[in-house]
Amino acid sequence: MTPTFHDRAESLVQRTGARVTRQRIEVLAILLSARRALTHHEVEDRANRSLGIDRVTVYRVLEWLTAHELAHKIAGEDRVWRFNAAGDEGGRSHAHAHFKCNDCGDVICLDEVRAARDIRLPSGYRSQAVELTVKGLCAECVPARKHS
Amino acid sequence: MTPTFHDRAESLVQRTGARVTRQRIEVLAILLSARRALTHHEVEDRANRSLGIDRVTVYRVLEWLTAHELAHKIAGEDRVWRFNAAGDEGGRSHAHAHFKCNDCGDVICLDEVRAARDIRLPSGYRSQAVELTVKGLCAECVPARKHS
DNA sequence: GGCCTTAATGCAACAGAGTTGCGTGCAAGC
DNA sequence: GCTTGCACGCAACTCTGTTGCATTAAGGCC
Repeated sequence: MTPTFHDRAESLVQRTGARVTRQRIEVLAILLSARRALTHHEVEDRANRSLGIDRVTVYRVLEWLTAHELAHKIAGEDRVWRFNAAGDEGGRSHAHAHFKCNDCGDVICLDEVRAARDIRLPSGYRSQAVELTVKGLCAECVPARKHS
Repeated sequence: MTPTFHDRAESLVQRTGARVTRQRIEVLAILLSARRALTHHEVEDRANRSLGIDRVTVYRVLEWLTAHELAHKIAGEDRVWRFNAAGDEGGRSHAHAHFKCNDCGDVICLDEVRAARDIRLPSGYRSQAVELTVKGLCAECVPARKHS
Protein backbone atom coordinates (compact mmCIF):
# COMPACT_ATOMS: atom_id res chain seq x y z
CA MET A 1 0.00 0.00 0.00
CA THR A 2 2.86 2.39 0.78
CA PRO A 3 5.61 1.72 -1.76
CA THR A 4 8.35 3.54 0.09
CA PHE A 5 7.85 1.70 3.34
CA HIS A 6 7.37 -1.51 1.43
CA ASP A 7 10.72 -1.11 -0.30
CA ARG A 8 12.53 -0.22 2.88
CA ALA A 9 10.94 -3.21 4.57
CA GLU A 10 11.97 -5.53 1.77
CA SER A 11 15.53 -4.31 1.90
CA LEU A 12 15.69 -4.75 5.65
CA VAL A 13 14.30 -8.27 5.49
CA GLN A 14 16.73 -9.22 2.72
CA ARG A 15 19.61 -7.93 4.78
CA THR A 16 18.95 -10.58 7.45
CA GLY A 17 19.81 -13.37 5.01
CA ALA A 18 16.65 -15.27 5.91
CA ARG A 19 13.76 -15.92 3.59
CA VAL A 20 12.07 -12.89 2.12
CA THR A 21 8.35 -13.46 2.32
CA ARG A 22 5.42 -11.23 1.53
CA GLN A 23 4.27 -11.57 5.11
CA ARG A 24 7.53 -10.39 6.66
CA ILE A 25 7.78 -7.47 4.29
CA GLU A 26 4.21 -6.41 4.76
CA VAL A 27 4.26 -6.61 8.55
CA LEU A 28 7.51 -4.68 8.74
CA ALA A 29 6.15 -2.09 6.29
CA ILE A 30 3.13 -1.67 8.53
CA LEU A 31 5.38 -1.04 11.52
CA LEU A 32 7.57 1.35 9.55
CA SER A 33 4.60 3.36 8.38
CA ALA A 34 3.20 3.72 11.89
CA ARG A 35 4.36 6.68 13.90
CA ARG A 36 3.60 4.85 17.12
CA ALA A 37 3.85 1.38 18.56
CA LEU A 38 1.18 -0.96 17.31
CA THR A 39 -0.46 -3.82 19.15
CA HIS A 40 -0.59 -7.22 17.59
CA HIS A 41 -4.26 -6.63 16.98
CA GLU A 42 -3.65 -3.43 15.04
CA VAL A 43 -0.97 -5.06 12.92
CA GLU A 44 -3.16 -8.07 12.28
CA ASP A 45 -6.02 -5.85 11.28
CA ARG A 46 -4.01 -4.05 8.62
CA ALA A 47 -2.13 -7.13 7.48
CA ASN A 48 -5.29 -9.09 7.16
CA ARG A 49 -7.06 -6.42 5.17
CA SER A 50 -4.23 -5.95 2.72
CA LEU A 51 -2.94 -9.47 2.31
CA GLY A 52 -5.13 -11.79 4.35
CA ILE A 53 -2.25 -12.71 6.63
CA ASP A 54 -3.10 -15.11 9.42
CA ARG A 55 -3.24 -14.18 13.11
CA VAL A 56 -0.59 -16.68 14.05
CA THR A 57 1.70 -15.65 11.24
CA VAL A 58 1.55 -12.08 12.45
CA TYR A 59 2.59 -13.25 15.90
CA ARG A 60 5.42 -15.27 14.45
CA VAL A 61 6.60 -12.54 12.11
CA LEU A 62 6.55 -9.96 14.91
CA GLU A 63 8.56 -12.32 17.07
CA TRP A 64 10.96 -12.92 14.19
CA LEU A 65 11.34 -9.19 13.55
CA THR A 66 12.08 -8.64 17.22
CA ALA A 67 14.67 -11.44 17.25
CA HIS A 68 16.36 -9.87 14.23
CA GLU A 69 16.24 -6.41 15.78
CA LEU A 70 14.06 -5.00 13.04
CA ALA A 71 11.37 -4.29 15.61
CA HIS A 72 11.16 -4.09 19.34
CA LYS A 73 8.58 -5.12 21.82
CA ILE A 74 7.12 -2.84 24.45
CA ALA A 75 5.17 -4.19 27.39
CA GLY A 76 2.22 -2.00 28.26
CA GLU A 77 0.46 -2.10 31.60
CA ASP A 78 -2.59 -3.44 29.80
CA ARG A 79 -0.84 -6.77 29.33
CA VAL A 80 -0.58 -6.24 25.58
CA TRP A 81 2.61 -6.24 23.57
CA ARG A 82 3.24 -3.29 21.32
CA PHE A 83 5.68 -3.33 18.46
CA ASN A 84 7.76 -0.58 16.95
CA ALA A 85 9.93 -0.73 13.87
CA ALA A 86 13.53 -0.42 14.99
CA GLY A 87 14.28 1.37 11.73
CA ASP A 88 17.71 1.40 10.14
CA GLU A 89 19.64 2.07 13.32
CA GLY A 90 19.51 -1.61 14.07
CA GLY A 91 20.86 -2.26 17.53
CA ARG A 92 20.07 1.00 19.20
CA SER A 93 19.39 -1.21 22.22
CA HIS A 94 16.88 -0.50 24.91
CA ALA A 95 18.43 2.64 26.29
CA HIS A 96 15.50 4.81 25.31
CA ALA A 97 12.25 5.51 27.08
CA HIS A 98 8.63 5.19 26.09
CA PHE A 99 5.61 7.39 26.47
CA LYS A 100 2.23 5.83 26.95
CA CYS A 101 -0.96 7.83 26.67
CA ASN A 102 -3.38 6.96 29.46
CA ASP A 103 -6.32 7.98 27.33
CA CYS A 104 -5.90 6.56 23.84
CA GLY A 105 -3.26 3.97 24.73
CA ASP A 106 -0.77 5.09 22.10
CA VAL A 107 2.87 4.38 22.78
CA ILE A 108 5.75 6.28 21.25
CA CYS A 109 9.51 6.17 21.75
CA LEU A 110 11.31 8.99 23.51
CA ASP A 111 14.68 8.52 21.90
CA GLU A 112 16.37 11.50 23.45
CA VAL A 113 15.85 10.34 26.95
CA ARG A 114 18.35 7.90 28.23
CA ALA A 115 17.38 6.42 31.54
CA ALA A 116 19.52 7.30 34.46
CA ARG A 117 22.24 4.77 35.08
CA ASP A 118 23.13 5.74 38.62
CA ILE A 119 20.51 3.68 40.35
CA ARG A 120 21.40 2.12 43.65
CA LEU A 121 20.43 -1.51 43.80
CA PRO A 122 20.49 -3.81 46.83
CA SER A 123 23.89 -5.38 47.28
CA GLY A 124 24.55 -8.30 44.99
CA TYR A 125 22.05 -7.12 42.43
CA ARG A 126 23.18 -6.46 38.90
CA SER A 127 21.50 -4.15 36.42
CA GLN A 128 21.21 -5.21 32.79
CA ALA A 129 18.67 -2.81 31.35
CA VAL A 130 16.58 0.11 32.46
CA GLU A 131 13.08 0.61 31.21
CA LEU A 132 11.50 3.99 31.63
CA THR A 133 7.90 4.63 30.78
CA VAL A 134 6.30 8.01 31.09
CA LYS A 135 2.56 7.89 31.33
CA GLY A 136 0.27 10.79 30.69
CA LEU A 137 -1.72 12.36 27.90
CA CYS A 138 -0.56 12.75 24.34
CA ALA A 139 -1.08 15.95 22.38
CA GLU A 140 -4.35 14.73 20.93
CA CYS A 141 -5.80 13.64 24.25
CA VAL A 142 -4.77 16.65 26.33
CA PRO A 143 -7.90 18.70 27.02
CA ALA A 144 -8.01 22.16 25.48
CA ARG A 145 -7.08 24.09 28.62
CA LYS A 146 -3.40 24.89 28.90
CA HIS A 147 -2.56 24.92 32.60
CA SER A 148 -1.39 21.81 34.42
CA MET B 1 -0.02 -19.10 59.69
CA THR B 2 2.01 -16.01 60.52
CA PRO B 3 0.22 -14.32 63.38
CA THR B 4 2.05 -11.01 63.14
CA PHE B 5 1.29 -10.45 59.49
CA HIS B 6 -2.21 -11.74 60.02
CA ASP B 7 -2.83 -9.22 62.77
CA ARG B 8 -1.37 -6.34 60.80
CA ALA B 9 -3.48 -7.37 57.83
CA GLU B 10 -6.63 -7.51 59.92
CA SER B 11 -5.98 -4.09 61.35
CA LEU B 12 -5.37 -2.62 57.90
CA VAL B 13 -8.53 -4.14 56.48
CA GLN B 14 -10.57 -2.89 59.44
CA ARG B 15 -9.21 0.61 58.93
CA THR B 16 -10.87 0.80 55.51
CA GLY B 17 -14.32 0.62 57.06
CA ALA B 18 -15.38 -2.12 54.67
CA ARG B 19 -16.22 -5.69 55.57
CA VAL B 20 -13.51 -7.62 57.29
CA THR B 21 -13.41 -11.05 55.74
CA ARG B 22 -11.08 -14.00 56.21
CA GLN B 23 -10.19 -13.80 52.54
CA ARG B 24 -9.15 -10.16 52.59
CA ILE B 25 -7.10 -10.62 55.73
CA GLU B 26 -5.43 -13.74 54.49
CA VAL B 27 -4.54 -12.37 51.06
CA LEU B 28 -3.16 -9.17 52.56
CA ALA B 29 -1.19 -11.19 55.12
CA ILE B 30 0.32 -13.19 52.28
CA LEU B 31 1.41 -10.00 50.53
CA LEU B 32 2.76 -8.53 53.76
CA SER B 33 4.79 -11.63 54.48
CA ALA B 34 6.35 -11.66 51.03
CA ARG B 35 9.52 -9.70 50.57
CA ARG B 36 8.84 -9.35 46.87
CA ALA B 37 5.92 -8.78 44.53
CA LEU B 38 3.76 -11.85 44.05
CA THR B 39 1.84 -12.88 40.98
CA HIS B 40 -1.81 -13.74 41.26
CA HIS B 41 -0.83 -17.35 40.80
CA GLU B 42 1.54 -17.30 43.74
CA VAL B 43 -1.02 -15.64 45.97
CA GLU B 44 -3.71 -18.03 44.89
CA ASP B 45 -1.45 -20.97 45.55
CA ARG B 46 -0.81 -19.93 49.13
CA ALA B 47 -4.35 -18.74 49.78
CA ASN B 48 -5.82 -21.90 48.41
CA ARG B 49 -3.58 -24.12 50.47
CA SER B 50 -4.26 -22.33 53.72
CA LEU B 51 -7.92 -21.43 53.38
CA GLY B 52 -9.22 -22.86 50.13
CA ILE B 53 -9.88 -19.41 48.75
CA ASP B 54 -11.23 -19.33 45.21
CA ARG B 55 -9.26 -18.11 42.19
CA VAL B 56 -11.77 -15.41 41.40
CA THR B 57 -11.94 -14.24 44.98
CA VAL B 58 -8.19 -13.78 44.99
CA TYR B 59 -8.48 -11.63 41.87
CA ARG B 60 -11.26 -9.59 43.42
CA VAL B 61 -9.50 -9.19 46.75
CA LEU B 62 -6.27 -8.11 45.06
CA GLU B 63 -8.21 -5.58 43.06
CA TRP B 64 -9.96 -4.39 46.20
CA LEU B 65 -6.67 -4.09 48.08
CA THR B 66 -5.25 -2.06 45.20
CA ALA B 67 -8.26 0.23 45.13
CA HIS B 68 -7.89 0.82 48.86
CA GLU B 69 -4.16 1.40 48.52
CA LEU B 70 -3.25 -1.52 50.72
CA ALA B 71 -1.45 -3.10 47.79
CA HIS B 72 -0.20 -1.96 44.46
CA LYS B 73 -0.09 -3.57 41.08
CA ILE B 74 3.02 -3.88 38.98
CA ALA B 75 2.79 -4.73 35.31
CA GLY B 76 5.52 -7.12 34.30
CA GLU B 77 6.59 -7.57 30.73
CA ASP B 78 5.34 -11.15 30.92
CA ARG B 79 1.71 -10.04 30.86
CA VAL B 80 1.31 -10.93 34.51
CA TRP B 81 0.29 -8.58 37.28
CA ARG B 82 2.36 -8.61 40.40
CA PHE B 83 1.13 -7.35 43.73
CA ASN B 84 3.00 -5.80 46.61
CA ALA B 85 1.66 -4.89 50.02
CA ALA B 86 1.72 -1.12 50.26
CA GLY B 87 2.36 -1.46 53.97
CA ASP B 88 1.44 1.21 56.48
CA GLU B 89 2.67 4.14 54.43
CA GLY B 90 -0.58 4.10 52.54
CA GLY B 91 -0.42 6.51 49.67
CA ARG B 92 3.25 6.48 48.88
CA SER B 93 2.08 6.73 45.29
CA HIS B 94 3.91 5.41 42.29
CA ALA B 95 6.99 7.54 42.53
CA HIS B 96 9.24 4.60 43.22
CA ALA B 97 10.96 2.23 40.85
CA HIS B 98 10.93 -1.53 40.51
CA PHE B 99 13.59 -4.11 39.96
CA LYS B 100 12.79 -7.18 37.95
CA CYS B 101 15.11 -10.19 37.86
CA ASN B 102 15.49 -11.51 34.34
CA ASP B 103 16.27 -14.96 35.64
CA CYS B 104 13.84 -15.84 38.42
CA GLY B 105 11.27 -13.17 37.60
CA ASP B 106 11.15 -11.71 41.10
CA VAL B 107 10.08 -8.11 41.39
CA ILE B 108 10.98 -5.84 44.29
CA CYS B 109 10.44 -2.16 44.98
CA LEU B 110 13.33 0.28 44.90
CA ASP B 111 11.89 2.87 47.23
CA GLU B 112 14.89 5.15 47.34
CA VAL B 113 14.89 5.79 43.65
CA ARG B 114 12.61 8.48 42.45
CA ALA B 115 12.32 8.57 38.71
CA ALA B 116 13.76 11.59 37.03
CA ARG B 117 11.16 14.27 36.47
CA ASP B 118 13.00 16.32 33.87
CA ILE B 119 11.98 14.35 30.84
CA ARG B 120 11.41 16.24 27.63
CA LEU B 121 8.17 15.22 25.97
CA PRO B 122 6.97 16.18 22.50
CA SER B 123 5.10 19.46 22.56
CA GLY B 124 1.55 19.16 23.78
CA TYR B 125 2.24 16.02 25.74
CA ARG B 126 1.58 15.95 29.45
CA SER B 127 3.23 13.65 31.94
CA GLN B 128 1.17 12.12 34.72
CA ALA B 129 3.37 9.37 36.08
CA VAL B 130 6.77 7.89 35.48
CA GLU B 131 7.43 4.20 35.74
CA LEU B 132 10.98 3.03 36.04
CA THR B 133 11.90 -0.62 35.91
CA VAL B 134 15.43 -1.84 36.26
CA LYS B 135 15.98 -5.28 34.84
CA GLY B 136 18.89 -7.50 35.66
CA LEU B 137 19.86 -10.24 38.03
CA CYS B 138 18.99 -10.39 41.69
CA ALA B 139 21.51 -11.39 44.33
CA GLU B 140 20.45 -15.02 44.20
CA CYS B 141 20.63 -15.28 40.44
CA VAL B 142 23.92 -13.45 39.89
CA PRO B 143 26.50 -16.05 38.95
CA ALA B 144 29.35 -16.60 41.40
CA ARG B 145 31.92 -14.55 39.49
CA LYS B 146 32.24 -10.95 40.60
CA HIS B 147 33.14 -8.93 37.52
CA SER B 148 30.55 -7.41 35.24
C1' DG C 1 -28.00 -13.87 71.15
C1' DG C 2 -30.97 -14.19 66.80
C1' DC C 3 -32.67 -12.00 62.48
C1' DC C 4 -32.15 -9.26 58.33
C1' DT C 5 -29.90 -6.90 54.72
C1' DT C 6 -26.55 -6.62 51.51
C1' DA C 7 -21.83 -7.06 50.36
C1' DA C 8 -18.57 -10.64 49.38
C1' DT C 9 -17.67 -15.33 48.06
C1' DG C 10 -17.68 -19.54 45.10
C1' DC C 11 -18.68 -21.71 40.96
C1' DA C 12 -19.09 -21.94 36.11
C1' DA C 13 -18.77 -20.10 31.93
C1' DC C 14 -16.62 -16.74 29.19
C1' DA C 15 -13.13 -13.48 26.80
C1' DG C 16 -8.70 -11.92 25.01
C1' DA C 17 -3.75 -12.59 24.20
C1' DG C 18 -0.58 -15.53 22.88
C1' DT C 19 1.22 -20.56 21.80
C1' DT C 20 1.65 -25.23 19.79
C1' DG C 21 1.08 -29.02 16.42
C1' DC C 22 0.77 -30.32 12.02
C1' DG C 23 -0.15 -30.49 7.15
C1' DT C 24 0.57 -27.46 3.09
C1' DG C 25 2.76 -23.95 0.24
C1' DC C 26 6.33 -21.35 -1.49
C1' DA C 27 11.28 -19.13 -1.40
C1' DA C 28 15.60 -20.14 -2.75
C1' DG C 29 19.31 -23.28 -4.07
C1' DC C 30 20.48 -26.48 -7.56
C1' DG D 1 11.90 -26.77 -13.63
C1' DC D 2 12.73 -29.72 -9.47
C1' DT D 3 13.77 -30.31 -4.81
C1' DT D 4 14.18 -29.12 -0.07
C1' DG D 5 12.97 -27.31 4.06
C1' DC D 6 11.54 -22.93 6.15
C1' DA D 7 7.55 -20.39 6.76
C1' DC D 8 2.55 -20.13 6.45
C1' DG D 9 -2.32 -21.22 7.58
C1' DC D 10 -5.56 -23.51 10.25
C1' DA D 11 -7.32 -25.47 14.39
C1' DA D 12 -7.04 -26.46 18.84
C1' DC D 13 -5.04 -25.22 23.07
C1' DT D 14 -3.09 -22.63 27.37
C1' DC D 15 -2.94 -18.97 30.40
C1' DT D 16 -4.46 -14.72 32.58
C1' DG D 17 -8.09 -12.35 33.85
C1' DT D 18 -13.45 -11.21 33.82
C1' DT D 19 -18.55 -11.65 34.26
C1' DG D 20 -23.10 -13.54 35.85
C1' DC D 21 -25.50 -15.46 39.25
C1' DA D 22 -26.76 -18.24 43.18
C1' DT D 23 -25.14 -18.85 47.91
C1' DT D 24 -22.82 -17.44 52.18
C1' DA D 25 -21.71 -14.68 55.88
C1' DA D 26 -20.39 -9.77 58.02
C1' DG D 27 -22.24 -6.56 60.69
C1' DG D 28 -26.19 -3.58 61.98
C1' DC D 29 -30.44 -3.82 64.52
C1' DC D 30 -33.65 -5.50 67.63
